[in-house]
Amino acid sequence: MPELPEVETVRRGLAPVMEGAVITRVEQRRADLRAPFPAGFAKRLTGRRIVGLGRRAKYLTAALDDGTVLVMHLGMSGSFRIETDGTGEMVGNPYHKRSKLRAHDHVVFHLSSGARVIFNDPRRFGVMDLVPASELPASRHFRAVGIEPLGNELDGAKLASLFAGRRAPLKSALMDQRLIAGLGNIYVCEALWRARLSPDRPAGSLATKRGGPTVGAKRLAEAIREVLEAAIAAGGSSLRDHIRTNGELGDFQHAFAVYDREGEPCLRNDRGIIRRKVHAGRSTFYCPVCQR
DNA sequence: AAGCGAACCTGGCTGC
DNA sequence: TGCAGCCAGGTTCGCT
Repeated sequence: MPELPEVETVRRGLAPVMEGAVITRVEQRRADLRAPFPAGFAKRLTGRRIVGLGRRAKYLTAALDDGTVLVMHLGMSGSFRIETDGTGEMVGNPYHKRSKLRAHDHVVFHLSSGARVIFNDPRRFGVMDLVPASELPASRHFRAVGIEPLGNELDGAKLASLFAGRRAPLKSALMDQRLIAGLGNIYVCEALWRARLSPDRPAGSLATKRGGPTVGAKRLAEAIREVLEAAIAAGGSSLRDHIRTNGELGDFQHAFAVYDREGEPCLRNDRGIIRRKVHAGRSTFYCPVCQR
């Protein structure tokens, strides 16, 4: 399910019930997701207070009061839901009423507020790991992760320097988490359309001979920022799996210009018909007329 | 080194 | 209705 906007939406949904709460009990309902849970997972979390809930790339990070960080990833199909029995101090609205666990509910965090936070992941591509905070940057999850697209680093010049000399298609370079972290298939397609750039153009073509940014590089940096911010404001995109922690859907799928619109007209010109092609095994949607 | 395809899993949809 | 085949928002491994 999740690219940066969906993960950020989930973070914002979970933060009010998780930050400051103590984990009173953890139900780990199977031995592994894609990888085994870390040894003593439930035990090491029990009794810990969650100091803060953050996001890096497509990962959620819950900092605990003993200096450990709970690292979580939603994979393709992961989601969290918050349930409450209505007692205790609850922030926000229509949380799920407490009910029976469902298929693919793999982890249940019971919190001191009375809420429980449930991780569900049918395909089990998600990640749950425990890492000492001091080792987080060098951990296998983050050591090779690139810049945050919503931070101050991303601009045309940075894009040009990241892409200089690369012959891979722009589509693939933008999908590469080692360069820019957090973009996935949907938002890469949408950002390229907004920047009027072809997904097939070599990534290195966004750098001038001297390595500076082309006009296209500047447009692309701006487009990435804009599309991510708009998607977060809409609560992310709900296609199959993404739901917010209160059970509501995101809205940004209604704002797609190209993603999953093969055969439909381009929103920017009459002659363009959205095409689909495959880059490195992933569908790319684009307008062959206005994206060059 | 960089780039690509396959693998990891389940579920939903399409077409026969 | 049933079933095979294809596709899905991510990451990682292994081969060129």
